[in-house]
Amino acid sequence: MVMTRKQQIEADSALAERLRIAGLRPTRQRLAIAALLLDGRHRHVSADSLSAEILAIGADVSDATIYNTLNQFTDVGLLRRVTVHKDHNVFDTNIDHHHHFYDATNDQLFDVPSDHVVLAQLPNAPAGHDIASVDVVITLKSHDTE
Amino acid sequence: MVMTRKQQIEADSALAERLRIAGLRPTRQRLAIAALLLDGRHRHVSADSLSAEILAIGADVSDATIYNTLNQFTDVGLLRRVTVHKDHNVFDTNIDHHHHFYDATNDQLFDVPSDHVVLAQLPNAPAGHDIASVDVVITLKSHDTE
DNA sequence: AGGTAGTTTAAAGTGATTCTAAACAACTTG
DNA sequence: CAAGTTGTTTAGAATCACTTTAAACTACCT
Repeated sequence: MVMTRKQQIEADSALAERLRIAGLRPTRQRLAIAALLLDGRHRHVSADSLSAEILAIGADVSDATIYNTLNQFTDVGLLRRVTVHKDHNVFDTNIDHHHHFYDATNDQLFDVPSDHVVLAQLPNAPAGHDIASVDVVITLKSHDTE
Repeated sequence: MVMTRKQQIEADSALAERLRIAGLRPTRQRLAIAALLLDGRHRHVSADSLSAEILAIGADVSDATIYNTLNQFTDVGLLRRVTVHKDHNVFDTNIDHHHHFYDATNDQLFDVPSDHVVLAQLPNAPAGHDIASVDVVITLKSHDTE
């Protein structure tokens, strides 16, 4: 008997454990999202694109929960928020330190291989502050091929 | 006879000339905004904070015009847009190349002196693309002073 | 002075996100 | 495992930053 994608997700207790450790109850909705996003692949999603994927696999998760879950996963460090946009949030399943190409023409985000950016010098944090993170965004323009 | 701030702005023909050169008619509204933002000081404004300043000097500029003007000034290179926020746009009156500290605790943005960040190595742009800009945002956390 | 093209505006519209408060489901405890 | 408690989910309303619309206005040219 072949398992549907939905059944596989429900059967995945390793994922459930990961959520529990993060302090989140492994609900059907969070497991569905975790199965899509926390499989080790590196990619960028928005609430909207995630919602479409959820729909495609036949799971049923409300918009509010999509937003809540993306925020919660980010809060506990399972995802990383990338701010390239004020129009919508982008979440990165790669939480290792790395930087981004942002193709402004096509509104697409790519990872920059981590060793291809070298920050030789950083300023000291102002008094009373610590550096929490350093983000480098390299904005691209598409060649016009005329 | 003492001039009000408003009258000073109207009398400022150097500013008017700057706008004209940029291809923008020096209207009362644009002159008021230019007088506040293009005085050589380096600072960061949002539509909201600018609106409050405009109100404070007794000028009268609609919201739509605030937004339009910030976008137009950015388009002609009089301002620079800084993307640090998912909630609203921030505009920088410093258009020289430089980077930013973002104090996430207090939602404040500071310039980083340009020579304090050294990018020793950058990746090549992917095929079909050019690098338009490189932005470094150093996110800060306030010390808890306990 | 008169015309025209560029500007401004209030008000409506948009789109992503958050809030509300009511139904529900996961865990705990008896 | 029944019952309660607390954490979650949800539809729908609300919010917020911003853009659009279309009509009134104004800078500038002739």
